Amino acid sequence: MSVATTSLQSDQARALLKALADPLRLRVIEALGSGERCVCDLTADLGLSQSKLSFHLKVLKQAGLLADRQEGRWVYYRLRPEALDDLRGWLAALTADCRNSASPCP
Amino acid sequence: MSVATTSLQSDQARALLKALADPLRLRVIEALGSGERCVCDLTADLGLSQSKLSFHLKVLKQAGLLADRQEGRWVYYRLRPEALDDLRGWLAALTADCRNSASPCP
DNA sequence: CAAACCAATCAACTAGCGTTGATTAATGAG
DNA sequence: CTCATTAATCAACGCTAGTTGATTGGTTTG
Repeated sequence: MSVATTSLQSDQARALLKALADPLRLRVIEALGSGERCVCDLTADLGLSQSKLSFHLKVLKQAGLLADRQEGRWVYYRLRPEALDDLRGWLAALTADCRNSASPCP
Repeated sequence: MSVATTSLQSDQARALLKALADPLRLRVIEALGSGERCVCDLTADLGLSQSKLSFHLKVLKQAGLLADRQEGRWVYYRLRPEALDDLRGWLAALTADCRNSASPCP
């Protein structure tokens, strides 16, 4: 079982959230949920144009959500579960003590 | 300790991610991390124009991240930790078996 | 009642993000 | 070496989401 390792800054968390908050990128993430895949494979499975997929892979990689490796002409991408674990940890911290009642205004 | 209750659909998860993936909204969420606050209070603390804050509160509320209640002229907002817990649960499921190796392409 | 206050809504504007199609770079096959 | 294949990059375009300032609706106070 993996557990959140480092504690995220707001900015880093937001970068992850932003990268995930796109329908196509979410499909990519889910497609990689079952393991590493090469780009040509993803292109076919998701029915995307090559440049479109490449653009979103770049965004996800820059956010730290994906890692890649080249093998010959092919490039394989995989999830970085640490990134998602960190995000989960950050989300958990948000709700720590949100049950307090407000100090009334007037 | 609260735990993910329901399992989210991709679409619902994406809606939550999208709502969270904005710097201002994240500040609002964090401001509500310590408990319920009224709008006028948030406006002052975050240094936002009234309409701008109202816009983002609406987005967060529609995503299910916030709940509100009116008391006289004032409106109080609070976090809905269940929403964040559900999102965490969904994130956890994503990385379940992403360690598989790819079937080589050629 | 009128006046003051709080918050939501609206229309007009702006800017950032994703899309598209073409080009470039890198590798392998013949 | 030449050609085919894979993936990244680029410029131009379009659209959606956020901002702004003014207005409206609802509540309390005098």
